Amino acid sequence: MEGGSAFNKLEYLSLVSNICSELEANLGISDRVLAEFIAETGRNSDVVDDFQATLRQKGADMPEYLSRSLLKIIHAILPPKGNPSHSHSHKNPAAIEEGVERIQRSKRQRDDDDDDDVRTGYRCRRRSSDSEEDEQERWEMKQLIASGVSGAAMRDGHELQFREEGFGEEEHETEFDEEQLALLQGQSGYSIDMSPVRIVPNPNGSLSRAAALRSALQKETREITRVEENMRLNAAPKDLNRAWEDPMPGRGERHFAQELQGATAARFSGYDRPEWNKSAYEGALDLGQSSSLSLCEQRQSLPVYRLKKELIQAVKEHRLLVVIGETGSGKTTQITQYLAEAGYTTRGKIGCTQPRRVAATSVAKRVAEEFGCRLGEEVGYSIRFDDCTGPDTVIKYMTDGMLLREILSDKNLSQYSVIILDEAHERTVSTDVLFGLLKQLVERRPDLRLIVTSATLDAVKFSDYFFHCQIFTIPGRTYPVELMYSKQPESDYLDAAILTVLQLHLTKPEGDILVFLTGEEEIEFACQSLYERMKVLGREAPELIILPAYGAQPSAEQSKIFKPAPSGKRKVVVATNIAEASLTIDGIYYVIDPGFAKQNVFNPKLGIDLLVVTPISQASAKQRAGRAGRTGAGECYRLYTESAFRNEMSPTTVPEILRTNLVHTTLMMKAMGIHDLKSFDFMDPPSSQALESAMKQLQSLGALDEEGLLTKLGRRMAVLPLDPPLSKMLLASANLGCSDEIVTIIAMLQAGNIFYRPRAKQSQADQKKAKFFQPEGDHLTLLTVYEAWKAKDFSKPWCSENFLQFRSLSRARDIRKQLLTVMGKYELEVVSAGRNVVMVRKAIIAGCFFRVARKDPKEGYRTLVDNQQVYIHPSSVLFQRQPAWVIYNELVMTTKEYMREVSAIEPKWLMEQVPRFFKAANPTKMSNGKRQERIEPLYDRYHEPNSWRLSRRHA
DNA sequence: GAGCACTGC
Repeated sequence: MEGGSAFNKLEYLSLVSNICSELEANLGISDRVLAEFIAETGRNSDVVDDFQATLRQKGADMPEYLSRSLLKIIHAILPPKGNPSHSHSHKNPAAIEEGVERIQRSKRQRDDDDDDDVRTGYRCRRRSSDSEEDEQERWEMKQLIASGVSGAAMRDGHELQFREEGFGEEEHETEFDEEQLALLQGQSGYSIDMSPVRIVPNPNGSLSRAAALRSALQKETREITRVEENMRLNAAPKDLNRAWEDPMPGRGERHFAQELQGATAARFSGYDRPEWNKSAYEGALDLGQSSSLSLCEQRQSLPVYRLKKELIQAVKEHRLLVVIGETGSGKTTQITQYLAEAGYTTRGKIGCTQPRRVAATSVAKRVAEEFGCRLGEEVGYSIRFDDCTGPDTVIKYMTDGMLLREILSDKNLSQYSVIILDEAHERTVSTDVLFGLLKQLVERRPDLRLIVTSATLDAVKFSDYFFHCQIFTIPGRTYPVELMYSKQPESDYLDAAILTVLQLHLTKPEGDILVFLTGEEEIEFACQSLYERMKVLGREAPELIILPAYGAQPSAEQSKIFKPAPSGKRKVVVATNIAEASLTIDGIYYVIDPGFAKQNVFNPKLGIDLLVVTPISQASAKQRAGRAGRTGAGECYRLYTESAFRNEMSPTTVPEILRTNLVHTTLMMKAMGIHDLKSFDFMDPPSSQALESAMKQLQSLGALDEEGLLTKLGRRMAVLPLDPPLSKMLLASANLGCSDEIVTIIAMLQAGNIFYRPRAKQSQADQKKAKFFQPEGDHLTLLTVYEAWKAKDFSKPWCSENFLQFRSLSRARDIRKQLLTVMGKYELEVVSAGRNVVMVRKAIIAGCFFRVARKDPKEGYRTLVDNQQVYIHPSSVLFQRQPAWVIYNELVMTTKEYMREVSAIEPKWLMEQVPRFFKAANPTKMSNGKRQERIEPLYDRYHEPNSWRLSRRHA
């Protein structure tokens, strides 16, 4: 597989799966195939080569581990060498027939045994007679598969005590003695110290045989390649580098252990590892510095310090600068302060953007401390829901979205003398828009300085875009991270990740572990599985604290994890992204990266978002690995092969602006006075189709006029921090007299994931949810939930009692508050419709009218605008009810195209609320039945390409 | 009867 094989990963996985199925077949499905195969290859040392040759004819190569497993299975089925009946030659028909018979005979035997013995356990012992031996081997074979462990322990002559697991419903245990363990270790690819381990039953209860076999194969094959390079070797391209002294020890000084076992602190003796129970938890994000130094000493120890003069000089000479600042270089905290010292705050503020809220706040806190002021004085931050700046603020950290908002009210950003776009390589939509706007602004305002920080990989691209400006490189000061790759692709990355956690936990003396998974379900499964397995290990094993970083409300014993743990206990954090992980702890030495992540992909043609599990990019893999080297030398286990990393993963993530729905962005840009978006200077311009689709939607909402110019309504919509359909909904609700209800509903829709539905308590959760059900649909149900929560004084325990996510509800409360503030500012009335829920639904229509579907007499629903087949999501209140006409908040593609957040409507409300978009169909051309619901959208307005350009006659 | 994330304003 490794190096030069002709297949890609998928083909390989399907081959493995095929072989597994074929092998499973030998236990009952296709006896002939197996007998033929065995007869053909024989039980000799060439067996593997023969099979290899067969595979090669099909253009495939058999990995070594597979041949080992295969050999074991064959050995288990065939009698020992020297039995006269099997001293056959190749392709001997008699041998084939006999093979078939032998297999079938043993199968009958096995079936008989299944009846009485399976649930009671076995004592396996070598016996003397041939037939018994045959039977014996059959059992060994079965145990091999059933136990999900290497078959090595079931060698000739060893007495094993088994309680069978996998087939029965009860929980079983398998015990090995020391000698067997030694064998196990010798045979498997692992060199785990398994002494406290009693092989753990699978938490799933029963496994299918094929699954058990696959798992057995995997367990044998989780071999890992150690790569002799660390993160820092991917440094800046030579021609861009300034000379710097490498703060890291040279390659030769590092030690690479030959085996997994025995990694000790001594191995990293070259580095200052902070005390476990001190700085590791003090948690200043991004700052992994030893707390034994004074603030001043710490600042001086940062790599950027040595380049202070040069940096100030460069900013003085160049209005635009791209800075390559590696992790740990101190750029985020120091550059602002250096520029303040150099006098850049006398004529304005220094603004520094971050893609995430946590980063903005935590960095500001740190800088205020270094600067010697209170947060909100000279140093402050500004993020949504939380503006911590004052009249004295000269260094301001903020989210990039916040700066974009500021441009909306002051397009010259006249308050600022310097703007730093930090972490620009993350390429959020906001950053990308800021790129274009600030590039223009620097030309308009010669006194403004713009610094864009970038990862090494993007530096040249960034420089080219910003008028070929200079690139300034600051080296990083991270600790080395050793990269470990799987030798073979993993067919089950989740299982592999869990195994790796246990392996590290049992073999490594210290260090927290961070695991990246793709979503709540996987996280929940992994945490549960780890918990079960640790329970089986019992008291002998060191304590492991399991931290789900997302979603699931932790159990009582889990909840202590959110506080600093006493020293000596290891924590494992299971998260979907880096930000979550950072929130929890920052003393991680080991990162496990299966890699995959869920990405939202928007399809402008269909107007739907797709959630796709995709492999991450090399850049984000690097970033993930970097988490292991924040406070000391670390290790990163990548559960994919090195060649997969190099050949199958793209170097960088596709910028968000090319992947998302641009309606909101378009409206904001229009509100900033950018009329022609197609000629806007984007670094990576979105497709014209994506822009047109956004513009058409804005027109149908009435935010843009026929010329594509911003309307009065559009200007008001742009002011609201919402997606345009929701802005429209809110504005309409003020006129319809139900803005009090709508503002809550919008806040709830925006907050997301209100209901909590753990795997184990699904029916209980559903029952609680049913209490809130409103017959009109999900929108009003959400309103009811919020009102109930409010009536309970926003209680947290009440949330968990009712299977509601406190975090989401609190977020809804924040959003609601902010919307009310904006509404107050623009004199929008907040009025309640009382019990008039019809008005509420009319307001929803005013914003979401293009998300209407009608019942298809055959199956599901059809959308009104493009007759697409859609279904009500099973989580919806209306899932059982299936009303004739519905309006939905979003369409998600999973196994089907589902409408989420659905409410029932009357078709006549469509014409009433949005006459420009809907008209009554000509009744003379219709059947009687259809006359009842004679509505159709004005296709030409919404769907005709360029209709917004051509439809001047409407004006 | 299907389960599917996250960030930002």
